[in-house]
Amino acid sequence: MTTAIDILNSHNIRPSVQRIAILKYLLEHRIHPTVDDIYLALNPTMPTLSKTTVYNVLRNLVENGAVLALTIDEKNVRYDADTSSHAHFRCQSCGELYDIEQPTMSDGNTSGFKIENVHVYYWGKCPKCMKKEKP
Amino acid sequence: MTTAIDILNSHNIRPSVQRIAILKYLLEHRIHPTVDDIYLALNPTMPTLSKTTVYNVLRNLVENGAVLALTIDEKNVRYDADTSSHAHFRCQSCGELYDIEQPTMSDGNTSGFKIENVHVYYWGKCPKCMKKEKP
DNA sequence: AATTAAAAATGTAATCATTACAAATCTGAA
DNA sequence: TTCAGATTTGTAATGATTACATTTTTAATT
Repeated sequence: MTTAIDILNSHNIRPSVQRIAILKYLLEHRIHPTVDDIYLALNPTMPTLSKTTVYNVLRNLVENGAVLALTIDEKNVRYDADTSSHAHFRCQSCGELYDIEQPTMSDGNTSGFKIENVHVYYWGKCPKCMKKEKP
Repeated sequence: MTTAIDILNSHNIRPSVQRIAILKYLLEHRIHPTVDDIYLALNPTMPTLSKTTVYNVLRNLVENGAVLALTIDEKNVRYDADTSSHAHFRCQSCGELYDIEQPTMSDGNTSGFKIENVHVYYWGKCPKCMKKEKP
């Protein structure tokens, strides 16, 4: 099991108290939280935490590839500590954001573009909302 | 050749002067412009155009499926009148946004999710920037 | 052509996420 | 312990987007 500190070290990020806390939160809450979610969750136990720090830390984590920034929600950027290959699904009824299996893509003609990263975003209706609609 | 008016009609959007102008601009400038790009481009010939109208019209077009809203650029939403199946590529060096062939995806296990829409975003280095770097 | 009600456009003010920046604090090496 | 560099913090600024009230346009009807 990989700890937050391990991840920070392996990405050459100095493990400060704040960085550990934020990454730990992301690792333990796979809900693709927003900056505000993270700040509000940590603030009670870290009263001196600044929202600016949350922004700074997340930018650092994303730039160093330790965390993904998701733009599937037009309002807020969402963050994901799961950097393994997977796609995301957003329900157009309830707004919920789900992890979903990455489709096997036979990269078509990438014609000279050097691809380093892919995000696949799906929209539609989630199982819960489909049930609600039926009866 | 499909005109802006045809597209508006086929999506049940009343073709007002502003809607036609904005959609026409999108059809003729496949540069994935931002709201500001569109406003600044049209303002000289439509001095009474309001930026709020650009926002209103684009929301309407997107909601009715006449135009795509791209969130590949974290700063601004970008708009695309090409609603056919294609992916997008953003160069991490120059920031340019390109159309790129949609990969053929054998949708993996979508396990109960009803998928209505997909966006595929690529990041990497575009051909131009790769050339610049070599010498 | 005049009337009118609904739809659309407009301009201003408000909201809200994000960033800039300068000051305060912390850290780790010497 | 000292000190420079890194990090955090709080406040102010920025900038995209939305809310909203007013004005204008549209299209149908008299």
